[in-house]
Amino acid sequence: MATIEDVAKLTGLSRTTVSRVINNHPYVSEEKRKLVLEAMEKLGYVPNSSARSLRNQKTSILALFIPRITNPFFSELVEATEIAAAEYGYQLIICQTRYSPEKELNYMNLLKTKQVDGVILASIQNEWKKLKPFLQYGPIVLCNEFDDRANVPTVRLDQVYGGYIATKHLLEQGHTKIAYCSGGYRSNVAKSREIGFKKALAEYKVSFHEQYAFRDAFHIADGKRVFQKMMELSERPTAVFTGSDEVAAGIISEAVKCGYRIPEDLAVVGFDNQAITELTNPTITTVHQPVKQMAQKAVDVIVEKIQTKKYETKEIYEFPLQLIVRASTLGSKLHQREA
Amino acid sequence: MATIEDVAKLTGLSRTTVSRVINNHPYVSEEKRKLVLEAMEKLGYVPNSSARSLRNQKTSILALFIPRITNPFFSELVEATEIAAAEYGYQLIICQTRYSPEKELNYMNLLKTKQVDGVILASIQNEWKKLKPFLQYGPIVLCNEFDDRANVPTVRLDQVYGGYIATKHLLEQGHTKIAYCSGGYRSNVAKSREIGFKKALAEYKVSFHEQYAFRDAFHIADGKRVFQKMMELSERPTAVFTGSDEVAAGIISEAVKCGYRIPEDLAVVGFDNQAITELTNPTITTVHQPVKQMAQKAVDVIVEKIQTKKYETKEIYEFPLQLIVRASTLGSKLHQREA
DNA sequence: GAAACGAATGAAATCGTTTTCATACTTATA
DNA sequence: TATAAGTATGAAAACGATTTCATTCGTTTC
Repeated sequence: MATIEDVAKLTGLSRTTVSRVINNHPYVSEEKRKLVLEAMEKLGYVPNSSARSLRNQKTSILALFIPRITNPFFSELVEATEIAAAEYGYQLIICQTRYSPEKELNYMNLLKTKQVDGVILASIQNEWKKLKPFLQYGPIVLCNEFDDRANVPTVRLDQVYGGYIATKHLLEQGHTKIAYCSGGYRSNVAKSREIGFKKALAEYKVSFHEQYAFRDAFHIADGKRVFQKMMELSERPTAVFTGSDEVAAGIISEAVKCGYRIPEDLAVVGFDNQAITELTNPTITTVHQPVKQMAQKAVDVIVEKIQTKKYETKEIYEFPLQLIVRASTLGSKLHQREA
Repeated sequence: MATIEDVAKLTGLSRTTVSRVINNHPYVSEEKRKLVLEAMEKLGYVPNSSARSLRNQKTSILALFIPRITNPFFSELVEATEIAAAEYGYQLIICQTRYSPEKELNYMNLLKTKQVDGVILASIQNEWKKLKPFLQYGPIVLCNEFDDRANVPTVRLDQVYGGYIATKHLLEQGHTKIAYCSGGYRSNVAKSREIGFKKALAEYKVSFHEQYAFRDAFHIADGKRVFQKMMELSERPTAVFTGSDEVAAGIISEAVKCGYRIPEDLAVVGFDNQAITELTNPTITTVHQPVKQMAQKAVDVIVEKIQTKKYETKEIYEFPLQLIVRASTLGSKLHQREA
């Protein structure tokens, strides 16, 4: 493990000059520069990251908080974030909170101990007042998830609109008994979608019954469970809005198994536009989220905050969502009746 | 940002004593210990990671190399690795090589610059001789992917057996015209599966034609493409072995679109036992890989290597694979004829 | 009662960088 | 020609922890 001192000795120069060469600082003669570069090459010298971090008060590492990476939406977010971070020379540490407030707070210490230069929260498990104190140690940027009380940059998608267009699409197909599925009571993403969902219903003068709401659906298995619950209802819904394609796929899978025809007996709309939406039979109508753009923007913003050291600024960057119509909602019984 | 010096001053003690308290070292009186803990609390003091890393020559960070995280197999591997690492107090940096040897070598510098304590390679893009020199800087553990020339601990699955059981299953169904699909020429995982594939064919005295081989199939789209290619053949295969459930799903999706019945017209076997295998119609026969166990073992091993500092030891830990039979191979035309 | 030992503490060195400040030399400017 | 301005370099101080070594004090032990 050669150090800068070794390079200095080999060249007969000082550490200062070697450091200048490493960091491309001015005021080094071409002659000495070459000498240093040769010595570095010869010794296989590479600057030690920890020493640099300590001296520069900067680790070039970002932390990305997600509930779990096996959710394809978050996989895609991680992929895009890692690529964007790498462009700026940042490494990415993955923090899976697994929906646990304790785990989230624990990971937050990465900021406090200066192991990372900043935190991107793509999910939030604690009240903002619990997270806010960490702002004194470094920037926090919200990405995907958000909180109105949070006085930090937020990069998000227009989830109200997302819930609205998906639901409106079902209403346009003639449905009035529409169930609502989402993941998590805490999530403002889910809450916003529900606002959009209800807004669409209101516009069509369709009332909503709380028995049609399932707010604890995350996985495929939850989708299957939800379908069974819906079947137990005296008045079964003819369409269902879901907060993820996984849940939608679970519902469809279970429905088909029970002899239901999709969309004739039950129209299903998913969310995320995951690969799976084109592989199921029928294919799944869904809402596309511009994950790459969102991730890129979040990294752009946090890098800027790290540089300017202004962490408490409420800036909101919002990207639009897009409805992708596929087979799971088209040509439903109700629609055909009307035609 | 309080430092250890601040705590020392507030308590009237030395940095040494404070450090002893932080690290639970002996020879600190209960009285002083309390004093220090109170001061730490009062100042909101937390040890600085960079300073610790520098002094201890240890970052408590591991790097995990994968081609891309959106492949569900790797998502699962990342999830399990992150959890296992966290148990040991390690953070996980994600390195997506995107199948690029240059990117891989570049990420390897994390080891050289001491930004991480060890590297887990779940995919390999360079020849081993290019990677080997990095061993002088820290441990490398192979996990999933492997290389016979590599003199480092390897945690892997019995891929030859995996290829064998999947193919044997197809042969037992009466198939003789079996196509072979895999991802990557470089990968020894793929090569091993092919060995198992051919071993099964040989046992059943079935010959293999190179025109049935498609060795560049990674994604869903590749599966669709492969199906089209197969259709162009004068003698079409009646079954196909694939290296991933994504590819299998792609083939099935395209086949169904073209009016093919699965498995009657084409039996398909996937690999990985991803969630998708139970969502497609028909469900997909596949090979289950014990990813969690593998990840846990890889972390166990690398943590041990970091401690013992013995990096060049050829140890092989192998876990078994398991065939999961579902609808995409059962009751094929050939099988029914025989019955 | 002296020697030996263990417990409690601190001063200073160390980890490997970067940066500040000082110094020396060269060249341009008045 | 004296002065200012720029160029090139190095010594030493930081960054914030841990550890080595020395010192002091109290308690055994013979």
